[in-house]
Amino acid sequence: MNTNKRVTLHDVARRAKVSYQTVSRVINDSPHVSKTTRQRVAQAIKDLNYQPNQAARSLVTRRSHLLEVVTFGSHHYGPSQTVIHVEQAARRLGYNLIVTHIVGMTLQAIRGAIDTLSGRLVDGMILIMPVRGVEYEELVSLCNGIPFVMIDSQLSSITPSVVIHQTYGSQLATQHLIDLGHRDICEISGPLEWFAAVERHTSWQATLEAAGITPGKSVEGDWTARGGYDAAHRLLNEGAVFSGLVVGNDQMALGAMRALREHGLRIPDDVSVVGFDDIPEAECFEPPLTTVQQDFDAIGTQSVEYLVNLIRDPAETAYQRVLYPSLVVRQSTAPSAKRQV
Amino acid sequence: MNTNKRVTLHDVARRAKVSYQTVSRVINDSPHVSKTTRQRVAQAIKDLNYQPNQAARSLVTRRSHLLEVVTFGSHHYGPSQTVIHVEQAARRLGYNLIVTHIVGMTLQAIRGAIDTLSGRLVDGMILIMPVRGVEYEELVSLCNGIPFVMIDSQLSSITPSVVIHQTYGSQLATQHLIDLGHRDICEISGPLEWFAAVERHTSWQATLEAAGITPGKSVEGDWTARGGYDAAHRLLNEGAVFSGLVVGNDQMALGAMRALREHGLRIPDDVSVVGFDDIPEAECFEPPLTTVQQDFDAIGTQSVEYLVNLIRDPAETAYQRVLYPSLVVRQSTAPSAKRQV
DNA sequence: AATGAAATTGTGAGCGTTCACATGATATTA
DNA sequence: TAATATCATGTGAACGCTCACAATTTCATT
Repeated sequence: MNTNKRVTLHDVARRAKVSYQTVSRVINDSPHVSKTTRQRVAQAIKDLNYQPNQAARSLVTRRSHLLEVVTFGSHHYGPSQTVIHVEQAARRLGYNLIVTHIVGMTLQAIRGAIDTLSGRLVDGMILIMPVRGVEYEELVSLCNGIPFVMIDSQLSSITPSVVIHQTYGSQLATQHLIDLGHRDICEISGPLEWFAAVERHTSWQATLEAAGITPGKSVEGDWTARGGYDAAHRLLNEGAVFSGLVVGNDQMALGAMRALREHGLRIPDDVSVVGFDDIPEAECFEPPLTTVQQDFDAIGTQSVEYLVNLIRDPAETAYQRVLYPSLVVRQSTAPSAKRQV
Repeated sequence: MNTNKRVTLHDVARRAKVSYQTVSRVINDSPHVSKTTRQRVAQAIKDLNYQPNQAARSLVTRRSHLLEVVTFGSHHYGPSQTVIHVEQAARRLGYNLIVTHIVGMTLQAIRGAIDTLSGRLVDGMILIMPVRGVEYEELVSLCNGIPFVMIDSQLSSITPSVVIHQTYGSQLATQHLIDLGHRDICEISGPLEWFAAVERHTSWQATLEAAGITPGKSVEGDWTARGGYDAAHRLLNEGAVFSGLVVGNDQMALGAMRALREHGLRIPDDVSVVGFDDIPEAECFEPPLTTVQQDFDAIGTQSVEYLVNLIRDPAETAYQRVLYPSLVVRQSTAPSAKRQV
């Protein structure tokens, strides 16, 4: 059965006693095939376990039904979750997904990731570009006409992209603390080369100022628990006094809470903490973490749908899909003690 | 520059004033090209920004330089980390990677994942099959001659695979608790359809018995923090008394520790806890978690290297590469209080 | 200078499909 | 029943490349 030679269109045709073209019609669901021959051919395909040769196919159609996702920061929760959902959405729409992880956000790294595949005739690309480093125009010229959609790029730039409204998310988090009566609110931000980190930071500041509150100190973390731990220590060692803390993501919040406890601060009694992402573990933190939830499933799914539209109609005008996060309140935040005084 | 028509071998040939075959030789690093013509052709390739058409290439060579990884349980730390390293190793060796996530471990799901791609002429596959459900023989027939390597499959089966010696890992964890003087040791295992969960469970039991200790209760979790939380509650509600707890992974350990605290138990004073995986957050748990570290980078890298060998020489005899985990001791484990009495 | 071997370059065919068109079969209408 | 429209099926060419082999050039050797 497992002969060396691959089964081709012609083998199927011979067995079904039709021309190869008719077989081609059957596998492409052409309407111009009678019911009986269609059945006969289907049977032959099944008998021979025939699989159309995609290489031959895409050689003539110039379509590969292959998408590529280039992702930076794949060790982080957001990007890795997004990739999973991108793949699943792609497969639902009949595409397979090539994944490329880049480590440095340099033009060279991206060029490498894209160039290799342009020869593969990928039909489209999804670029998870959460940090600054490469301009949109550079990407356009790199992609060489292949449609692409960006994820996690800068908010409110007119590029084909799907993003989360980080400004809104950070506002939710900060306003939540304000509403609880907190007035001394510090921040541990993500690395400021990340768009999301800057947007959250800026919005934290703006929300406080809009409420007439002077922003507390802000220190920069690296998204990891250890980084959050170190950042919180830095904050406290610098003598910062605060009852509210907005942390750039849940992992850093975990580390920060540990550092706070080491300084004898109780959560939420002494300090209320808010994170970002709502990773599955957040509900089991000590205490369970109030956090800003992001829908990575929606990002992945919508970016693929957008991309597929772009493939079908490349002339479609570029726009940015904006998704809104939501606040999940748990036990790491509580009314300010001062308020009750 | 971005003309509609793609640049072909012939375009380059015309520009370099050589035959198309010579261009082919240059891009395939054939030695039979003089230095001067090679340069001339290289220049033309650069000028025209030529990219060889992979579809045409693989149509004739029957090689795609494409690998596929089929992964189950991609939302979990181990599989997702592994995939990242598989991709990076593959790219280093000149292959691109198609990723397919399957949700149910059924023959049908795997058949779907494999069949779609066999038409793509993938050169090889890596199957992350951490749970029972599909037999090796079935995979062999599904793969239809395409070489494949399994990851996380059953220990000591003679199949081409790369696995972690879970039995050894669990022994490390359990023996560590025994060495600390603990005699009442319970377990929260992973879902028992996972090979790793069964192996760790069996080895936990065996290690205790070898030390002349009657194993405590064992309850089954679902790898999530919430699952560990629930499992620990179940354990305690059933009246289990223990000073040592082996937990199937770090996330469940997080939840379990939370549940233990809710029952007034301090860690490590009252109960010592050991996890598995050493996720980056483990060092910032409350307290920092003692855990069994697994080298997912090595798994990914070695499985790709193995696969590439198999592609070059399909006759190579199948064997199982076994990697050994190591114990990382942190503050969630301490000498048994009883011992000192 | 003639010969041959080695290096370099060129030519024809085919990989397995789809596309555009040509042909054949069947149903519809006058 | 003959003519036409409609549907079903078949044929030749092309997609862009590599393979096997043929032709040409180069250069050392007799």
